[in-house]
Amino acid sequence: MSAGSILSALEDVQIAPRRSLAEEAADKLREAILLEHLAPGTPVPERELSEAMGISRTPLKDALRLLEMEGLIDYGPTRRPRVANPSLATLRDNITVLGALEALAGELACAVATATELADIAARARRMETDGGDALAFFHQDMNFHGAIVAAARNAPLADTHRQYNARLWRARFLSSRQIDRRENTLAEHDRIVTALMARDGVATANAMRAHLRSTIENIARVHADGRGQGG
Amino acid sequence: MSAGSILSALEDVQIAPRRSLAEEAADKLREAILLEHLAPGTPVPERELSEAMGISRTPLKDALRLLEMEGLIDYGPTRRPRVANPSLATLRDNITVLGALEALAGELACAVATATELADIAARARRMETDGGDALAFFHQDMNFHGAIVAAARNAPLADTHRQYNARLWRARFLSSRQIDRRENTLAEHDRIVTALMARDGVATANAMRAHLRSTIENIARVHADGRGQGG
DNA sequence: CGTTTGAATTTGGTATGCCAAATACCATTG
DNA sequence: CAATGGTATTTGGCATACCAAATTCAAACG
Repeated sequence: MSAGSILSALEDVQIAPRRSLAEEAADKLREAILLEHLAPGTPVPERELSEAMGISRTPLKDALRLLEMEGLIDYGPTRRPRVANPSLATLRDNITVLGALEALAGELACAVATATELADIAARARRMETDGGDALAFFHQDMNFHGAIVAAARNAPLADTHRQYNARLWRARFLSSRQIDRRENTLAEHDRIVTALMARDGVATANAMRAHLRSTIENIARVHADGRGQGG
Repeated sequence: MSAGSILSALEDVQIAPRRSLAEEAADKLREAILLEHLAPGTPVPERELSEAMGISRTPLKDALRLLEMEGLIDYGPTRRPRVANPSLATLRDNITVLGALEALAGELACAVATATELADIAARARRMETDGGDALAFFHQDMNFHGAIVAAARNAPLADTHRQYNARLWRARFLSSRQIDRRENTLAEHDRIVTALMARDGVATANAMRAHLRSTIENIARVHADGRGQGG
């Protein structure tokens, strides 16, 4: 029995790299922030939190730095971590950039995506129409639709930056997506995007993605006017 | 003498926040990387380096994380920091995104920049024509030209992300800009950008910026073919 | 000589202690 | 009552020690 066949006899020989405590803490915190168990603007007391999590301050600081990078945590003038609490203007600025990133992704996907990938994207849009589910499920499908386009663009820095922006905007996008009267518009806009993608028309796709994100901006502004105080 | 006039009698009462050791170390490392005193691919030994810098490992780790965020340092599979050594394909991907960011900046600047800001940008382009200086001086003016457009866009997340991409691409952009035969093209492309900006034509400005960055991609590829081994 | 194994050394993640800066609280003063 | 000053407490940055994982090096084996 040679080395080759030992390997082929085993399905999966890779040991996953051990996740650091910082990474695990960041995951926990990310979830708490995105579900608003940690409300926007909340100070994050390092010692208290590290004790509650059963880890030392060092990996917690690392975790907070990771989340700072994603825009979920910010540091005040005295360097104390707080849960980010973006103003409407900041959200608008972020979504404007996100729109440009997604427009670029759409354009690149027209050039480099496989037919299978495009078909998958179209199927996602269709599934949202026929089986949207509740608000959270619909939102997840929405985010996966966008994510599939960005992945089909095959540009790693773009995907990374998009991920960062999406994390930062996740909450606001969810609140926007949750509006029942919003769903029809979303689906229509997705159709426009898919039509342009299937035609591999980069310009039309980019424009459709920008328009989609522009209406997201408008809807987030509406949600802001309805319910949440202005952030710091 | 009232409190108001104590403040007005003093020109500058703000005490600058103390810079952390991590920030200072990051600056030093950034410079060493960008000037290739630390060559691409070089392992960064934490203990040795912290000792050489006269600080402990803690702020050095923080500094390295900052530089990771900027793409100047990457962490290998064993979590050891190395100086990033981007492949041509990675550089191309990064510049593609940078092009989209700068296109957005141009478009936004057309909408929101003051006449003074636009005049300043035009003056910068002119100064590069009449007083370009040596390769490094010309390059600095070039980067300041681009930076002024991004600043005039008044979108903080865009400016942040642009800064990150610029840091990551600084070296490659410098090597490209250094090509003597490149200068004429650069100046012509800047002219096109300025013309579109002064006309506040967002679409034309965005297109001119994209075209400019596309020729940067081509030039970087040429430099790569000429001289540097392929990165990891 | 090439390969394997085991021990020594190096290195990254983490815990913890210390010091300086920031904040909170209380008493005093006008 | 509001403002000010002083003290106690909390908090962030940093240094250092420790442990486990990774790497290096030397010896043994085929």
